Amino acid sequence: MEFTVALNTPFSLEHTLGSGQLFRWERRGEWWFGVVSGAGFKVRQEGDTLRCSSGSDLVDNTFVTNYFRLDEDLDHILASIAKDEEITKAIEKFYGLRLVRQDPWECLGSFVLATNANIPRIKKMVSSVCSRYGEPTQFEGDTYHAFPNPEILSKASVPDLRGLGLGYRAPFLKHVAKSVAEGKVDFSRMPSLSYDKSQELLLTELFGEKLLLGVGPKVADCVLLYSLGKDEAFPIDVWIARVLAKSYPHLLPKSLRSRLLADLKFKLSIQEYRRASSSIRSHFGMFAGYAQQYLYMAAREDSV
DNA sequence: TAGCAGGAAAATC
DNA sequence: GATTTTCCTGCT
Repeated sequence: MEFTVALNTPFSLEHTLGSGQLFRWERRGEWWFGVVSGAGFKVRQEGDTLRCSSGSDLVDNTFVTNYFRLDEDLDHILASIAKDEEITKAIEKFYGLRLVRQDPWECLGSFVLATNANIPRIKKMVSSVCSRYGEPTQFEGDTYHAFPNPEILSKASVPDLRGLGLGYRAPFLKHVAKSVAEGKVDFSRMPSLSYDKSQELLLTELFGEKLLLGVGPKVADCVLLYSLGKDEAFPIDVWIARVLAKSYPHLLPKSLRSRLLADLKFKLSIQEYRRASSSIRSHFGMFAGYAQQYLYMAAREDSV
């Protein structure tokens, strides 16, 4: 099914799909190819128009508007986070970048694989898992694979997952798949809860006494921000930690500040992560997650 | 809490 | 071609 979406709001497909919140989009010429709702999909931006083609009737104008959050006032959001020179520069460079509403399970499964890896590698791992376990679907003569459902992955063997290059992440992925498949993780409850409550729920309550294997506050923040609408979530990865050390030292606890400045290979403890996250969230406000995404893009661009 | 294992591809030198 | 880095968590 082919259709167009008229944009009456700032949007950059390029910045959005290339922003590191998603791992399954691939650009071929002017078109971006992906799999959404289990079907092949392609999209390109022509000024104020998104030209779309989908292998499923379920993916229509309404779906795309919701997926890219085109019903939200981006200028209002950006104005609310433009608190300092650093973020203002990032907004100018990547204007039109939007957070996307991903499927929560795919988001969780993907970010469990993201530890100690870089983006090309994460994409490769996610792609391998999809090819091996995902439902195949035809689109424009090519075969695509959906992200496998949790039931399938929960039954995958760990050695088989390791064979896909996941390494130590293999048992983690199987474990989260099992938790979701068994209904221990109920994503549907989280949108109505506060950021703090939903993070607590995701990290502890639904997983019993023990923390969910392979999911700490960083992965939880990614899932909350990219798929559950918690716009104040501020995932702190190594790039963002560097940004904080360089440009926002005044927002960090003193003990952490000196360590960050002295040692670039610092590692945040879980408590340090929480303190830094809390402080940065009170600086940027209820849309801190957008600030994180713009700062992340700017930090990566500077390094290239 | 500090230190380290885990694990392999990509970036860098 | 070797070394360092890489969107991290869990264990000791």
